[in-house]
Amino acid sequence: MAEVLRPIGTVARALDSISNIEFKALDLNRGQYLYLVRVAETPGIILERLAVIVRVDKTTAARAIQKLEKNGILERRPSPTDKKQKQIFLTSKGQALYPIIKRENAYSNATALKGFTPAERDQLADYLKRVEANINSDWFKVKHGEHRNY
Amino acid sequence: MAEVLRPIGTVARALDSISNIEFKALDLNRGQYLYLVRVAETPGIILERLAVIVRVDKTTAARAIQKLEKNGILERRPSPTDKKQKQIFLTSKGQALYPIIKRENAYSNATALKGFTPAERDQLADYLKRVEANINSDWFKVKHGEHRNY
DNA sequence: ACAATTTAGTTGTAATTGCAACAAAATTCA
DNA sequence: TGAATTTTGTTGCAATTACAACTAAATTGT
Repeated sequence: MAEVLRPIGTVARALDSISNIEFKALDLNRGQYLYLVRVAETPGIILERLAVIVRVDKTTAARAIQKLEKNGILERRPSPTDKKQKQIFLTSKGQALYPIIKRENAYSNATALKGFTPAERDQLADYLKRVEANINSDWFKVKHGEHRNY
Repeated sequence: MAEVLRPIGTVARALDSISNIEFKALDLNRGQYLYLVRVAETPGIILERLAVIVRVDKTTAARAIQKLEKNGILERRPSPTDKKQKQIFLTSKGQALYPIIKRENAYSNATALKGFTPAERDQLADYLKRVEANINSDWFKVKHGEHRNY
């Protein structure tokens, strides 16, 4: 069977590595851009949801958010409806960073897709969406201590 | 333009997370399985090459290899032709782990590709190979301090 | 030949990452 | 209602990760 795990991993590490190096110019540490763009696109999101969509441990997301808050890039406000929850928003400083990150990501995306026809790009995006959906339930299971049988 | 960066990142983190949790049963720490399989497939590989193919910083690979050596999973021998180089090999303990990791990876791969026809699987694998090639030179550049213009 | 550069590996330091274990609020259900 | 469970968030660890800065060996260039 065709092998996709490995190239997905290597491409992801390469792209993440590039972004992390480039965003040091914005005073962003490793991984922080991931959370910043998600908060920009989903203002008011809560930590646990953020961790799930980024697919990272919630304690990892928690500390990244704490750090970004301390650096004035985002802020948290208590949810008006649920006293457990803290809603996350970008500050104006965070808002200013967002388009820069998007531009870099768009450039990397274009580089990754060089030589692809528009139809091929759409098809790859579609395939990846399906892979993501396929792997989701296993990720949840394993993260919650369930055992996979194979 | 179709967006592929993000799903590649989330899928990679999900799969890596699953593997790391499952391989704790083998007394492997985070990331170690990545190096183990590459050494199994390329016995005698040297550190710098290993770091490149896994797409990780060489100091990261160095410490991972040190740890795996200390745990008796692999060993290093001086290269007969180049006194700088140390060739890396699996011990019998490492050899025993390899098929277990491969089985898990094959299962995750099959899960990721559920619902794909054989032709679609091959096509996705082909697309990923092309993406990997596309992003390679940028990764080298940025890792070596060069600047991308965008 | 030999100086300059590249290759290969290491250590120092500072940061992220994530499993456990916990606390508090909300929800479920008997 | 009210006990049990789930949701949401936090710290305590112990580990990886990677940029700098370095050494030593090999290669390149003149």
